[in-house]
Amino acid sequence: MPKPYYLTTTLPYVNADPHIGFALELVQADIIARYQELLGEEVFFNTGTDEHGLKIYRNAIAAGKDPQEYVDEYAAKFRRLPEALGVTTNRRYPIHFIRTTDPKHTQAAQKFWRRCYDSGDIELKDYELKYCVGCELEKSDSELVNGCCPLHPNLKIELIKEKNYFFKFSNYQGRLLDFYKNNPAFVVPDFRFNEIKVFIERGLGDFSISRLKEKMPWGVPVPGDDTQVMFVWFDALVNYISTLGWPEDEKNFEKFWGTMEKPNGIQMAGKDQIRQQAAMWQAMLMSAGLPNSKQIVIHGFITSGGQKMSKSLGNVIDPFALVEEYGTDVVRYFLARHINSFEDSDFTLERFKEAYNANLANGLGNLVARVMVLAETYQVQTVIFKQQRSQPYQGAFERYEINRVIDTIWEDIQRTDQRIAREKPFEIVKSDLSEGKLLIQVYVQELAAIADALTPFMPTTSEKILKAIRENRKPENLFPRKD
RNA sequence: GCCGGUGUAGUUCAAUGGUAGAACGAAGGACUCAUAAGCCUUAAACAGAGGUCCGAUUCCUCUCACCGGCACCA
Repeated sequence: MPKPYYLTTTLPYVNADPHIGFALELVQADIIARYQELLGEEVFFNTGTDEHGLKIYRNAIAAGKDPQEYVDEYAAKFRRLPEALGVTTNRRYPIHFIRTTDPKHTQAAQKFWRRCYDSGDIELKDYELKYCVGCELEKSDSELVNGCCPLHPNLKIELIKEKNYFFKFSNYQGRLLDFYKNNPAFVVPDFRFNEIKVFIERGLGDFSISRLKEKMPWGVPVPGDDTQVMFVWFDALVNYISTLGWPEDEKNFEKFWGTMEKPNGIQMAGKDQIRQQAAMWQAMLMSAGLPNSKQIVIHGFITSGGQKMSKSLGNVIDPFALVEEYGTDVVRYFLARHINSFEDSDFTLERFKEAYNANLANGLGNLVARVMVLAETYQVQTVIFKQQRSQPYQGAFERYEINRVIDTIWEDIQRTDQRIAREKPFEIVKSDLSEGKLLIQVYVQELAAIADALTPFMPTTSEKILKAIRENRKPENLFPRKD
C-alpha cells in the first residue's frame, strides 16, 4: 500500500530570471521525491511561482505592461525550469505547478485569512512606514544607512502612518517553542533549527500582512475590506495547501498534508527562508487551526567564483545554458554531488567540467561501455535481480544528505572497475568461455544495481543503462569526454 | 556589539582521546575489456598559543581568520 508523500519547494518570486539557486532546490526536491517513488510511495510534488507584491507591480509598470501580462510571461519561463531540469521527465505521478494568481489559490488565501481573523490573530493597527521623498518610495530599515536613504543621504526620511492589518505573531512564541521541542527534527540541518529557536526565544513582534490597495493594488484582496490587499508572502505561503485543493478538497488535503496528529507535509527552502517557513507559516497554520508542516529542509546558497552572483559582476550562472550545453542529467549530477546539501558551495565552470570528465565520462560512462561491450561481444544474457539498496544509501537519504547518497554510488562504480581489473574477464573469456561469461554476468548485475541507485539522481541515464542491459547492447557513449 | 558555527593534503570534503581517510588534481608503474578510459604505487594536511590527560587533530581557554543569525527584502 503506497503511503502519501508530500514535498514542496518554495515558490520563486518572479521578478527576475530563474536562478541556479532555485534550480538546486528543485533538483534536491526532485531527487528526494523520486527516491520516495522508488520506494513505492505516492508522491505529491509541488512547485510554482509567487506572483504578487510591490516589486512585481513596479517592474510591470516600468516595463509598460499590465501586471497580469508581466507575470504570465515570467510564469512561463519558470515553468520551463522543472522541464529543463528533468523534474517532469518520466515520473510516476505528475508534478503540480501552482501560481499564486490562480483563482483557486487566491480564494484559498482569502479563506485562510478569514480563519486567522476568526481566531482573533488579525487586527487593524497603525503602521508607521518610512518614506524617501527623493526616491518616492517606501524604505525598510535594512535599506537605510544611519537612518537615511543611501541614495539621498541629505534628505530626511519621512514617517507616514497608515492602517495595516497585523498578524499577532506574538501570540505564538510559546506554542512555537513547544512545537519545536516536540518535533526535534522539524528543521534540517540542526544548526538552522538552532537559529530559528534562538530567534523565537528573543521574543516576537507582530507583523504587517496587508498593504493599502490604492498604493499597491497587485495583491489578493483582503476579505471584508476592499481598501487593503494582502502583503505578498501571506498569500504566497498558502500555496502549500491551496495546491492540494484546500479548502474544498478536504480529502486530498488530509491525505497529503496530513492531520493534526500526523502532519505529512515536507518543505524544501533556502536558508533565507527559515523564518518564514519554520516560524511564521507555522504560526499561521496554528492560527488557522490546520496541521503544521512535518519538516523543513534548508539548503545553502550557490556562490560563483567565491562571490555572490550578480549581474554587475557578470558571474551569474544560467541553469538553462548549462542544461543546453551538458544535458539535464549532468546538471542534476553536479548539483547533487558537488554542491553541499546544506552549506553554501561555490560553483565554477572549471569544477563543473572537471567533475564531468572525471566522474561521468571516465567513471560512469566508461564503466557502462566496458561492461556492455563485454556482454554484447560474448552474448551474455543477464536477468536483473530485484534491487536492494544499501544501508548507507538509505540512511543518507533519510537524513537528506544528498551528496552522501550519491557518493555511495560512485564508490560502487569504483568497486566494479577494481573488480574487473582484478578478475580480468577479458582474459578468462579466452581460456574458459563459460567461466568468463559468468563473471561478466556479475558485472552486468552490478551495473544494474548502479543504474537503480541512480534513478532519483539521473533518471534518463539510469533508464538508458537499464535499456542497454535489457537489449544486451552497448549504448551510445553516454558522456563523451570534453577537452 | 550579542549569539552560533567553521578553520584538516594544491582543491572539495571525511573520521577519530592512542598509527589522520577519500575524491579531483600532480608524479611514476604494469596492463589493454573500455570513452588514451580503468587498475596499482607515490608525494601531499590537523590556523596559532596555552591547559586537562599516560596520551589531543579530537575536550577546555585564549588569539587570529572566515561564515551565518540578530524581523517586514522576497
